[in-house]
Amino acid sequence: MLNERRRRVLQALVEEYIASATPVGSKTLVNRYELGCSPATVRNELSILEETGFLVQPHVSAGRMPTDTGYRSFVDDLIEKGSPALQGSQATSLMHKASEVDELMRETSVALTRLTDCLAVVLSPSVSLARVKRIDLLSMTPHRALMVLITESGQVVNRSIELAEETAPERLREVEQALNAAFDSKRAADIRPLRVALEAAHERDLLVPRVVDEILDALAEADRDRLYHVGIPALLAQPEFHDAAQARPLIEFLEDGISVLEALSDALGNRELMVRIGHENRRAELGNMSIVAVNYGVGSADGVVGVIGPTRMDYSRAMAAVRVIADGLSEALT
Amino acid sequence: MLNERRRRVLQALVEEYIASATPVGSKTLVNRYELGCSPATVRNELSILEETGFLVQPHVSAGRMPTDTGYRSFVDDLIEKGSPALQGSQATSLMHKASEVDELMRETSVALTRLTDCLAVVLSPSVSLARVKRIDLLSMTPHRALMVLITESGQVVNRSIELAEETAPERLREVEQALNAAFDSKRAADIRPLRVALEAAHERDLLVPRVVDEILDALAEADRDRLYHVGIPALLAQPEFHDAAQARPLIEFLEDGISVLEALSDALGNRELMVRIGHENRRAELGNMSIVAVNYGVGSADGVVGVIGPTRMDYSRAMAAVRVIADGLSEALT
DNA sequence: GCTGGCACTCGCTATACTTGACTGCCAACG
DNA sequence: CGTTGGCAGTCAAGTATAGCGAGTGCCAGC
Repeated sequence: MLNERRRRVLQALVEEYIASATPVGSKTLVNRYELGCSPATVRNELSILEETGFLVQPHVSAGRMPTDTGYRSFVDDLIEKGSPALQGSQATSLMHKASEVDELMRETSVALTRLTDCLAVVLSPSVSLARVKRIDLLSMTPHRALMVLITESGQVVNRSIELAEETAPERLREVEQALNAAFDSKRAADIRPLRVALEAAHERDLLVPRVVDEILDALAEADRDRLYHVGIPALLAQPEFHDAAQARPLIEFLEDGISVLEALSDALGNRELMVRIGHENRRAELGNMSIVAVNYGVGSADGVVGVIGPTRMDYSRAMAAVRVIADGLSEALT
Repeated sequence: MLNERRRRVLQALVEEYIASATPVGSKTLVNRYELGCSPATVRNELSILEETGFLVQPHVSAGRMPTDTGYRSFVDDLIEKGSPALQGSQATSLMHKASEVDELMRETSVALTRLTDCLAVVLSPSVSLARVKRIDLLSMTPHRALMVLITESGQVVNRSIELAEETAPERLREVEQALNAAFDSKRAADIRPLRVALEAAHERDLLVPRVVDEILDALAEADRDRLYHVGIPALLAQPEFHDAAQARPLIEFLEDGISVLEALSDALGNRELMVRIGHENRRAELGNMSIVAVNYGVGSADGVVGVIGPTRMDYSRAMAAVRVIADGLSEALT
């Protein structure tokens, strides 16, 4: 279907369009790329590429721009031949040592948006999938305790619990022991099924189910808040968003949080780089956006890091940057 | 300086401009507001208001729009006569019971942006200014412990600490006791000065200063992350930001975080509503923006909640909304 | 001091025209 | 048969011009 030259022409056109953001014509291509043929020939190729759905013309007398399929073919070629690795130094120098995981992610994201001029997103590891290391109940006042749950991968979840009746620290200690005995080394997500058994064992104790409920709720909340993003200004700087009306639905989508989480979670547990171009994303808001993302971390403590930008993003750069950053994150987490 | 009618004209013009976002002429004012005089008279008043710096004309044959001073006078009048209170129900119905303080703030902010069509910002109470209730060191692995600091106002700060040598839980307990003895009921900000005394008392112990350092660092970080904001799409919907180039510097400013913190912190500890109009804000990025903010909470556990929008914001609504939300927050925190 | 009226200003919109960057097609060439 | 140069055709974007209308400032009269 795509002979060598045609593929070369497509590649050149995509590169040029990525750089210029304006429809590209045959003359430009011949001038700037070594295609070894005349504009007329290129025109023939272009018209075939258009018929086969890789390119579109905004109007008859304009150059052409890639369709989603056009980008897709371009990206597949990139993946196949292995994109050039980013200078490690370039990226890692942007990632200082951060004292805390949160901070690391933040710095990482900033580095990513700088490198790619796209929006950087990080999905931190799910707490529910990690195994419980220990649970503590710290007394704050007679009527209030702080539950601290630590996972084996070192994540921390805490929750302040209001107690129905005055409760002594010793009493809390008892509950603490019961919880630890029941949940130790279990996946946090398995707490729910284990709950019934635990309640049966402590049937007289109203405090136990209360705390378990709070733990479940805290875990759910922690899992909802896993998303961090930075770089909206970088997006606004892109010509496709010069009109704020274009950007608004997207940013609403971002602030929603939960939807982006969905869009990213497909990359979870997948070692390969995920590239979603335009309408390959299920959400209509992302119709003219692409996502490049990859899993980081290992085992149950894994998350996703990636960038979101216009379909006309620099895929080569984005893929390289995302990979480097993911490697950096994985390393820092072990 | 401003006689009754002139003030009335200014007020009408500001209201009209807030609603329409286009320069307002004498005819419109006479038609829509009960000014009790003819357009010609209004024109005279307008030209005086312009000379005295309350209004500007974008060009000769256009209507007028308020200057920062114009808005200022308008707002001062609002404050003086007491703006109409917002229906409590309207606002509080937007604030469901949230199980955790974080979540409460988030929900609150969403409510605020809905109510005002502005960006909502919340500065949560400073941890450093709160008094230490207890400090716990929870052993995670032989080489790692989790420090959990709880303040009397119920805030929680935690930090995972890498330990130079293998450390038994009993050893951690000792340090824990030393820390609690030294810092109990002290303001977190006073830990730094107390540090010297503590180190003297435990001079052989290298772990103590290490943990104190981490506590200080964790507190500093917690204080940096106090800012939460939501509602960028609402801003982008405002006509002054139809061009994304207008919005970009502002959003960069927002993502910076630290600057907004600065801008808001002037409202800290002040019972009165703070209204900063246009260039009254020190930062150039806020030259065409206004901030309406007020303190919430009590004593050492206080923060700031407010909105940021174009100078052409609906001050009356914004002030009412911010007040209601702040009251709601204060109540929820006690 | 207020008002109606009139002349004037000037941004906005619509229209018409020009320009230039493309393409598609075709005939000729190797 | 693939490639090429050339030519006619298309259409967005830029430029110039004219007319409209919203709004002002000023002035004379009440």
